[in-house]
Amino acid sequence: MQALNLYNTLTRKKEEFKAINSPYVGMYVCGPTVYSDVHLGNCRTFISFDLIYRYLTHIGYKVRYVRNITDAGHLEGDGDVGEDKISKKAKLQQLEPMEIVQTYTVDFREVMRLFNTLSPSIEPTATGHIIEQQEIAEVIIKKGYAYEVNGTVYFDVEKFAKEYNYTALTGRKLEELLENTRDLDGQGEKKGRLDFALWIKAKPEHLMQWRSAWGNGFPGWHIECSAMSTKYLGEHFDIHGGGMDLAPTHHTNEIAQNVAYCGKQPANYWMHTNMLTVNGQKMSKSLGNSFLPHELFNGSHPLLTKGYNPMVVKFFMLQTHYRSTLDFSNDALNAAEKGFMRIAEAYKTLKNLKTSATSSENITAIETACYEAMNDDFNTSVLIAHLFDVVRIINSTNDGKATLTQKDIDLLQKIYSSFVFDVCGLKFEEESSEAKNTLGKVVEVVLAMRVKAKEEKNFQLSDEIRNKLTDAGIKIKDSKEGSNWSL
RNA sequence: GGUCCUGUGGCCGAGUGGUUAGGCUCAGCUCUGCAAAAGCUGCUACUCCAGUUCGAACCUGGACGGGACCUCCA
Repeated sequence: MQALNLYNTLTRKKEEFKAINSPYVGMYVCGPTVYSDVHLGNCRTFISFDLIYRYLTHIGYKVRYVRNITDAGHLEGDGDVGEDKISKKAKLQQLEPMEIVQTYTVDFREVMRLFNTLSPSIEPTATGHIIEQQEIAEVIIKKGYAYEVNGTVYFDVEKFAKEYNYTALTGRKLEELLENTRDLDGQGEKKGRLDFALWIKAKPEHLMQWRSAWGNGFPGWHIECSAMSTKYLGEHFDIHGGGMDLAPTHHTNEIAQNVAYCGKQPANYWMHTNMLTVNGQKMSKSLGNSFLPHELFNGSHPLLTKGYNPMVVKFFMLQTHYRSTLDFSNDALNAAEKGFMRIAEAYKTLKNLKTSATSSENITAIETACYEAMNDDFNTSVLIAHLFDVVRIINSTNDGKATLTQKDIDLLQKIYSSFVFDVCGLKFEEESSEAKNTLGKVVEVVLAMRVKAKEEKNFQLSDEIRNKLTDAGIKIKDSKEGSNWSL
């Protein structure tokens, strides 16, 4: 297995990845809350971890990838105030909470399918693990790191922080957190202002509630991840991931819960993906500046001048490293679209390349460089730069300006198959349906007529044919060997 | 206000103490009846100020700008 370096939020540096029980790898990623449509920011995170999952698998690891579905709702406020978001929307629309959850879960999976991401190994739901969450809360109470007030169970952060490093993940100072926590309503029940709920007492009108030792209620925001990661990956596993915005609160609290529960920090490597921005601002549900994926695909959002194929969007995202912010704009998307099309076109050209006895290019070096890029914290920006080298070589060879042996052509094929398809999870438009075959024959007939016109130097007619085909969406490219066409 | 991150060419976006990122755009050339495509060439940057260094866009300090988190969010 080759050496893979990845950036660990816990240590704030790149480290060599060492699996606890190689070749097996356990990876947990915080999934979506299904009370509304997924937006692109969510998608970027899941596309990034899909890439990580794909690459780990590609280099030989057997990965169990767990990504939860949060279907139990989160509170809007802190502590015991606020309302379960899923119940709120349900009441608003007169729907069952699980109906909302179902709608958006299906939608989420459909969007992930369009982005050609692989399904996680396990996709557990919070509502399916209420018992496990209660058990963890019970143990934490027994160990003295949580207390119950009026049917709500709080985690005692100050007590925990005396014995363990509560802010290990972010490196923040506890005193500063205590000083800077904003004043919020409903602090009354909690002993400390940083305390957070493990279990929350439900009001009678709450639609989603479960029986517990502390009365009817529902789980707190962070405990589902502790429960489900422990259940499916054990108390100690390899990689835990999520969006960067989860690190200070959600992941910090999750670590505290796990440590309080079993004395172990759950994951060796904590990986965080950066935010997607629109006009320089974080794309977020609460800011209302998020595009829905389908608005991007069909170009219906006011900020967009046209729609983009999901593969173009994915390629656009992969051009930026996962730990950098990525800003959305039409110009950037258009540039990505052209680049992606070039990579796709070159793949077609590759299949028809002429073989030479010798190669003028070092293809093995490119393959090595691709692995080096990925081994350096999944650097897809650099990987894609190498892929454009591949494109240039293919086109040069096609133009007769470079030569390749069959072995090198096969290697180029392998680079596409490994990196473009397997690792990046990109795919090109399918070409060989029945309809297209028929269309192809028709186009060939028309092109043959155009060749005749050209032979007769009737350029007016040949241009007219080309223009009309262009209007019909068929692009004509003339070359020495004849004319090519594409949709 | 506090903590942290960040500032690269017309645009997007990597990276490194001294060596080409890459893509898109634009201009020129080759090819072509023309066009398109492709190839080649050019436009060659690193917010500002000070310091460390033989040498800094890359290290240090400061200034200014942007962002994230501190409140549910991927």
